Amino acid sequence: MRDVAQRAGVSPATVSLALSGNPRIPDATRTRIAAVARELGYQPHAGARALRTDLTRSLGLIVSDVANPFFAELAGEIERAAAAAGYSTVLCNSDEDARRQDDYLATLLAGSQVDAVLLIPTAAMTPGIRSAGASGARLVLLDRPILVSGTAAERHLASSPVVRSDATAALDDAADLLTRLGHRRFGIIAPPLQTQVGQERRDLFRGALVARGINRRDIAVVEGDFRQDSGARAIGTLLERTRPPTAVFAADGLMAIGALQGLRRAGLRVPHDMSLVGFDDAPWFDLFDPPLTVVAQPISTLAKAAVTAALDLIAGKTATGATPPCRMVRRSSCGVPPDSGPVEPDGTAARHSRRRPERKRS
Amino acid sequence: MRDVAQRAGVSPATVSLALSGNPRIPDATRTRIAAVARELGYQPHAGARALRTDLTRSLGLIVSDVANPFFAELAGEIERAAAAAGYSTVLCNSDEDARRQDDYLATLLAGSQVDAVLLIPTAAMTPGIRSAGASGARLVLLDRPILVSGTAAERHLASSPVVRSDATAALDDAADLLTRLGHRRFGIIAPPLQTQVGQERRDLFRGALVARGINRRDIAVVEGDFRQDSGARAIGTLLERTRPPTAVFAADGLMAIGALQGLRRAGLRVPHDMSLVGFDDAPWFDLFDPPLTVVAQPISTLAKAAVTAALDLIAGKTATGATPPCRMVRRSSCGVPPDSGPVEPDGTAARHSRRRPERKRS
DNA sequence: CTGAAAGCGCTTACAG
DNA sequence: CTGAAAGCGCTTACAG
Repeated sequence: MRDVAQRAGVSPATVSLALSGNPRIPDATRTRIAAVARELGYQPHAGARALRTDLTRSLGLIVSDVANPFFAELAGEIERAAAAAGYSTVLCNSDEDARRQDDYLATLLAGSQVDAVLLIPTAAMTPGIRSAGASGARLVLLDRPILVSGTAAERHLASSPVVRSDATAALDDAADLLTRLGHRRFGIIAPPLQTQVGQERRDLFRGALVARGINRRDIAVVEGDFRQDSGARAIGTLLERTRPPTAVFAADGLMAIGALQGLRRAGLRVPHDMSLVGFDDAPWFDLFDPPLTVVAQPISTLAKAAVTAALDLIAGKTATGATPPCRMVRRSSCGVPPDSGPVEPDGTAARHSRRRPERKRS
Repeated sequence: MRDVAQRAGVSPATVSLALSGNPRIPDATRTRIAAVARELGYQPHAGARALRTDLTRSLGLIVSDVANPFFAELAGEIERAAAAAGYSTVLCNSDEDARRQDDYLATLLAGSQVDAVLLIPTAAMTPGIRSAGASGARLVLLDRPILVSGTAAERHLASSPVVRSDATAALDDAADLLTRLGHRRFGIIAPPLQTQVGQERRDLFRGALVARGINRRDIAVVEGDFRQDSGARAIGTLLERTRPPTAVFAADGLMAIGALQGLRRAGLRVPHDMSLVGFDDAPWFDLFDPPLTVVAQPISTLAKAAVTAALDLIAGKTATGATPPCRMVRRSSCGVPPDSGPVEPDGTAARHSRRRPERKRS
């Protein structure tokens, strides 16, 4: 900047003013300075500017697992939306570890490294989230809401915008599809039940089933941990029941993939022996064997809403959250139950085998 | 920091020295200061430190597409390796757009936002890469090498470490497998041929085939653009040939997925009508229909090597690149060619249909 | 053993 | 219309 000032024959202050478009600098001066800056390849030092203005023009994003295709795509869309607004994105990966999440939260916030943090919490309330809230940090809660108590420490947190999808209608569609196909016994592979998403997806789907006359005792809930393996293990647990379900809802993308893997290992065919509904979607979910019926989240809408909320927070405006709806994408992983009669309720493919699942052990 | 100094009854300078573990501060003083710092929840301001030391303890990572599962996983592993060394990672997504890549390069480097940049180039040399090199930036080239000319502007660049996988042996295995199965006509869906990976993967695989007696004219090369769609389109092009290939190698993860999609849309079954070998791997590639045979890159090794190279560069040591080998993962997407005789060369499953592919147009 | 001072590269009241 | 000066929060020679 000093070089630019010298070459343009003005003071550094004028350079700063001119480059920031301050109207008190006449156009002639501004263009001259801009020309010199370009010629010298001047790029302002972001850190110095941040130190002075306390604004970094960057956003922190703490995801719980980048390798999860849903979060990878979400991260990509957020980065895109932020870039469009002139913000860069610092990506942190908590790896579903509450401690790593809290560490990142502290570093990002306390060091003023970013203007706001978009957080996909690993679990329910943690000390790090609580103290971030107490310190008045600009926080956007993404994908997984958090139960906030009314205590003083958590009061501020309660006003943090929450951006997440609403699965109510889509889960209702899924329940409708499966019950129409004739299913009466269900399994739910839920995210950790200590998280609000865990409880919510379970409750929403179970509620939709009960509303259609399914007996609550015929809905088995197995808790997973958002990882692929836990989906496979959950299938094992469900198959060990005296009367195993004929349809499973895996309430997370990676766990749905794991469930498919578990079913295959158990020698069950989908949908002939077991129907499966997953969560989240990716451009290659239709290549699976079988193509997976899913409840898809509106990723791009979520990303834009999250970035907008963060920018509003930074601008000091009241930031509102958003809960755009999910939608069910029907593919061929849902068919009639294996023990159903010969009548096809709605022309589904599942004509082939009717034999009982081969269970590893009974 | 001033508060801590006051409370501990020392000067800010002493706080700085104590907290950075300078040996000239006696242990007693240090522990007292540390206690006060903890009590006050003091976190140093990263930006201010960076301004003074010109070291940010963060790494920039420019990927060409986060939604690509290979890059998502790579980004996750890099973030993990960097975090282990106390570095945070700024993720930028160039979206295979050379201009966006160059913009990011300029912002990250010129503003001293990061200590080094790990770059997955979108294409061959660009103005941004050239000027980054000329300015002596600490740059690690990842996954896709770049042809560097001997000109002065590019001399420094030539010494940037390159971290990438070596597909030679794995592609040789793939060529071996396919020729043994009886294939004689091949298709290659290559990354852009202006990139070095594009040329290299094509040349390596084609070379391995030619070495096994395949006629070079029976190896059709179609250029893709790293995107899923381009894989599907390439299949269309290959099927329009007078004598279409019986085996296709899609030299990138997303393009392989697209190829599978294209084959399905064309009504061809894999491997009965067409064998397919992909590139890259993910924990769910074995759930595809059919499970995909791939050349898998050693992602975690690449990530660690890239971070090590960056840290060496920052430390002023000579940084060396790395080229760990890929390996072929055989699954069921490769079978005998549809026009082969009744003899199975090596007990592969592919027994079913022998009918000619249904071509959209001939 | 510890403190006062300079300075990293900016921005922004304040003065002229 | 433009410049001199202060200060953001640190680190690090330098002095005592």
